[in-house]
Amino acid sequence: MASKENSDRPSGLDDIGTGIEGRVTINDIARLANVSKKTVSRIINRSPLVSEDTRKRVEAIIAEHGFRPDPQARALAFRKSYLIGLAYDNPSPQYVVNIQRGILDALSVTDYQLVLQPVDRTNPNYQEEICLFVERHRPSGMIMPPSVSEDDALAHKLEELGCNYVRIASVELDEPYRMIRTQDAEGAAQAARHLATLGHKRIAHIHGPKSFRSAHERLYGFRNGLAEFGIELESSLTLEAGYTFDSGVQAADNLLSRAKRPTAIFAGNDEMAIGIYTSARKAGLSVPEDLSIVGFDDTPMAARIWPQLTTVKLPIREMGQEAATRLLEQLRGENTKFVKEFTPEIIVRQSTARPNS
Amino acid sequence: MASKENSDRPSGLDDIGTGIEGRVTINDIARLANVSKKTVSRIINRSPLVSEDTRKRVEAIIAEHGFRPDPQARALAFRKSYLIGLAYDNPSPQYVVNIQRGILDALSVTDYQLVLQPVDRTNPNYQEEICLFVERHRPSGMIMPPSVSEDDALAHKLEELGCNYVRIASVELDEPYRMIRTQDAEGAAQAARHLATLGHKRIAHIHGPKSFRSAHERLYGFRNGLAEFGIELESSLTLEAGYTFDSGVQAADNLLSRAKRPTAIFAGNDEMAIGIYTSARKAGLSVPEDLSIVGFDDTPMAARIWPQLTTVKLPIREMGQEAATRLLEQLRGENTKFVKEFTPEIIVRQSTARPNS
DNA sequence: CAATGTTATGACACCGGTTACCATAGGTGA
DNA sequence: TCACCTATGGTAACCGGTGTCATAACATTG
Repeated sequence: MASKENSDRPSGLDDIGTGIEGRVTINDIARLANVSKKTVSRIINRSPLVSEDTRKRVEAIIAEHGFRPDPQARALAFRKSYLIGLAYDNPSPQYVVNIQRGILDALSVTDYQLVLQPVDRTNPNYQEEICLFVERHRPSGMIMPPSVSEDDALAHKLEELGCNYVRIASVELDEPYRMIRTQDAEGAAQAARHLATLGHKRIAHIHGPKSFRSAHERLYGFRNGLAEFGIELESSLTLEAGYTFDSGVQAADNLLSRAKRPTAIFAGNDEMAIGIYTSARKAGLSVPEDLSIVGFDDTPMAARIWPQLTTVKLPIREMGQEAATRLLEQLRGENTKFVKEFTPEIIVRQSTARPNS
Repeated sequence: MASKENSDRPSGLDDIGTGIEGRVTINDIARLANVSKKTVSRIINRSPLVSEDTRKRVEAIIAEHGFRPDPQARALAFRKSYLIGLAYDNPSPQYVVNIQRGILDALSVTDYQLVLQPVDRTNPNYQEEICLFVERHRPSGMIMPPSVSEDDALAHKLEELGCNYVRIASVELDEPYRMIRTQDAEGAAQAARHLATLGHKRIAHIHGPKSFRSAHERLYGFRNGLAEFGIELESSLTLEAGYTFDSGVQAADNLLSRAKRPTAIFAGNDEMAIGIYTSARKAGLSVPEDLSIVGFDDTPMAARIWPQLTTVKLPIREMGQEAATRLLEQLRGENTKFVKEFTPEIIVRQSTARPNS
């Protein structure tokens, strides 16, 4: 049983149950059809250089025996990995799942597969992690949503490694191509216009951490949107928080405890917006009568909480699909200089109203 | 440029940018080190049959040139795919992301990768989809959380295809092994004891759809838990809903409009529990004074909504990790007859109190 | 000291596909 | 009839690793 060389491997990791056993190969088909493997290969790859007769005959045999070319072998021969990596650090499950779905939508009709690489950007050597992943698994391409996408140095490293990529981001990056751009600023401006139109003057903004460039973008857009109505976003009413529920509560506690408290708050994401609900409740304020709230993301929670949250929505799944589609184009060498823009849309629900003060 | 045979391929899909270009191979290392590729292979695979000298020397060269064996080539030679499939239909992003994380935790130290296969169980030929996936990509194993896991016929098909798997489920299945079992019944019983201890008598339950066997399990456990306190779960107070927010609202509307309305409701998941909040608000009832609510899952929303939801929690991420770990054991042929149990835990928050009627 | 076993290494075929190049058969034009 | 082209399909090498088996050098045993 155990030949000498079997002990080449350190422990008794016998390869039982690999899921690849006694399968039909291209050789079997070639033999059964009385043609060379090359001919079978041509048929698999839809080469036109095969006569109609041969093709029909071989295809029948392929179907009869349920032959499917081994993806590993093709990957090796084609020198392609057929793997698409997704490097993400977005803490929102909703976002992650939707991006994944979108990518899978686009990949489902191809031979490509999606491989996940969650990372922790607070880890100082997270770039190493991603590069190691790329070197180890050699994905054909990478898709990076925010905030991983915002790291220009990382993109350069991938470039050096010869790895294609698409970035989903809300800001200008080093390289102005190969990206899915979300107009976060425009979304924030819509929020601003909505609040200004309702008659709010004393308006606050709780934005995300400075390390997320989307936070800048939303702040910028919000400020400009207010400016259209001659309203200045006061710096004392502009607070930084961590895109988390707790940090949102804390920032809102600060704002709502002031003598001249704002009549409306725009939060950089729904998580923090929902934190504001909690803070408002503690302060005895009712939403939207005493305080209007606008979020960003349109998480499912936005429609479930009471009163339902007015928020800004991005088509995450479509964005994932677009990213994957563009990446595939890029892998075919078709189009490497694209920028596809997605514009968010405000969804007005019940958390905003005219100010009563 | 274009040789005759180049036109073998139908269209000009040039293979540019594959992410695999000019890499160092085992042959290069062998040549540089003046050894055979087999010796290099032995070193890569930590075979003990290499002298210390040679090993050191070759390892130095490997490190110097940053050589990493090609996963595709190894997969081909080892006749393993090194792919683990995750077939899921759970609608909760929170659940999906946590399961993924857990699996990735276990897989990160291995050569295996996770491949996603979201499915739609309402699609009549969803089994075909999964089988096609298995035949196409030949994963080494599959992990199936509920409700996919509850499909015994599917498991049999995978068995026939020679595909290993681990199932995560809350119920007895055809095959009593290779599963991560969650004690949903015990979790539901804890919810029952909690409500009974608070003094509730008229208690209702909104359970999930009958097609989810977890729904039965939770109902069963809840009924038994109440029985411990001599309370009968009345069938008129036991409603089926769809595990969704809207269906939860609807079921609660029904319950709360009755003359003798319940003083407490246990929902089969948090989504529906949060639906009850909305219904209660419409009915002018306050939680928990007029109505106690208990959920199941401990989604992030449970801790964010007001008042915070008392719910039953399962360690999803750990379960994913355990599933992957067990699957890897199984692939090594070590242990195919395991059942690992996870017991949920009730997390008491503010949505439950003594009844005031 | 011969017989035997053990260790370290290499040659070679193979995994299941691919491409590069070549060989043939049949049809065409001169 | 001969030279020439095109359609078709075969052979061999290759992708980057692996297993099998042979062998040389050295150690152990009777």
